[in-house]
Amino acid sequence: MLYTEILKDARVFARLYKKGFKASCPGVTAYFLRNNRPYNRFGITAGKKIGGAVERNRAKRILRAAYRKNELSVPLGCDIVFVAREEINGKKSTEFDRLFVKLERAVSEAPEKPSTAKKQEKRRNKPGTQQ
RNA sequence: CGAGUAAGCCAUGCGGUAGCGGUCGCCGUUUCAGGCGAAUGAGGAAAGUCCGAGCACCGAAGAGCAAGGGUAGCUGCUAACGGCAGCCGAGGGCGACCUUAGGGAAAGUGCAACAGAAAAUUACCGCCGUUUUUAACGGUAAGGAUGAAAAGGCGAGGUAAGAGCUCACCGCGAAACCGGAAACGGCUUUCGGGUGUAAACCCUACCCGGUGCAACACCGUUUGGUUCGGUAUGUCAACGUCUGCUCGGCGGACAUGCCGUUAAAGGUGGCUAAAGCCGCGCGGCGACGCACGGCUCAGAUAGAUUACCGCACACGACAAAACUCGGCUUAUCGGCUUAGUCGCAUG
Repeated sequence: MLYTEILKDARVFARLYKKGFKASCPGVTAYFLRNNRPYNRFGITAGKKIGGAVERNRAKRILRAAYRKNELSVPLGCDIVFVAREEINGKKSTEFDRLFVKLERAVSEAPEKPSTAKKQEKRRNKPGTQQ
C-alpha cells in the first residue's frame, strides 16, 4: 500500500467512532476523518459477532483487498476504520466498490481544514450536552 | 450379493492474470528506501486449553512434616503422562469384536427415598411356649406382605417352634499348595460366617513447588524518580526472605539524604534443525526400539492465501499457526484401501 499506514492506536479508533463521518453498505461501516498528514491510515475491526477465527480473518482480508484496489480513489490525509458486520459473510471484495464511491464523495464534500474544525465542534457539542 | 466389525489414508483438483508474508539471488543506493526474478507459505483436528514434557524466571528452587491436589487390575513402552500396547478380571454380541472410574466395606463415621414390622443387634401377621387366655410376656427369620436390596442357596439332621445350631454339595471371603514374571486361575486342602454404598467422608499405595513466551534477555526516545543496587546518618536488637510448621541457606531491619540503574512506546533476540519428516532393513505379539540413507517443510506481530476468469467432477464438511513437542477430548461433506465375521445364492 503506497500511501497508507496501518492504524493500531486504540485512542484513534475511539476518536473515529465518536467524531468521524460515516459511510456504509451491507456488511460494513466505514468511519473516516481528516488527519492532516501526507498519508492515509486505516484499520479494520472484526468482532466475535461475525464468527470464529476463519470468518474474522476472511472479513479482514476482503476489506484489505478492497482497500488496495480502491486506494488511489481515496483522497490523501485520511484516517479510515472499517467495521465488519455479520452480513459480510459470503460477500466478495468487489461488492464493496460502491462503498468507496460513497466514501470518496463524502470526503470531498467534507469541508477542508478550517470549516472541518467547526463541523467537528458541532458534532462534539451535541453528544456532549446529552452527557 | 447383503449386513456388520477393526485398522489406516485423503480433505476439490488443474491452469491463467493482478495482489499479500517472510526467504534467497541479482540490480540499485553514501546510507535508508526501492526494483526485478525464483521457489515457498495453515490443520487433521491448527480448536477446546483437559493432562504430560522441554525452555525461562521466581528465597540456594535445598530437605522433612503438615495441608491441598492428582492417579488407582498387572506387565511393559515412553523424555514424561492421567497416554499407548499386550494380558487378567467383569459385562455385552451368533460372530469378527466391543465396553470397563477395575485398590480397601473383618479401622472408623455416615447414608439407604417410597413402600415395609424392620434397611442392620429388625418381630406386623404367622408359628411355638407360659400365664391371670377377646390379651400379655418370652422364643423364633421356615412361611406371608413391601422393596433395587430382607441376613448366601438347596437338601437332610435337629427342635416346643425354629435358626449355619450341625452336616453334605454349591456360592462367598481368608490362608496354604500348584500353575503363571504379575494381575490372576485351579474339579486341591484347611478355616470363617459381619446387606449394600468409597463417581459419601475416609483408609492404603504412589506422584506433585509456583508462574508462564504478554516467560525471559538485550537496545532504547521523551517524561519521570516508582523498582533495584551502592553509600552515609539515625532508630531498633528482633527481624526480613514466595501458603503453615521445623531445619538449612541468604540478608541485619526500617526511615531519611546522596550516587548509579531502571518500568511503561518502539525495536532485536527468544522463534523454529526438532523427543523433526520420508524411505528401507532388523528385533518385538504389540506400543516401540535400533541401524543405514535422504530431506529442510510458515514463522506473522493489529498479525501474511485475496480478486477475476476458464476447465473437470463426487459440487467441496469442520475449521485457520502465534514458543515448541507428546497425548486426550470435541467438530467434520464425502471418498478410498486393507483384513476378519455372519447370512444368502452358486460351484
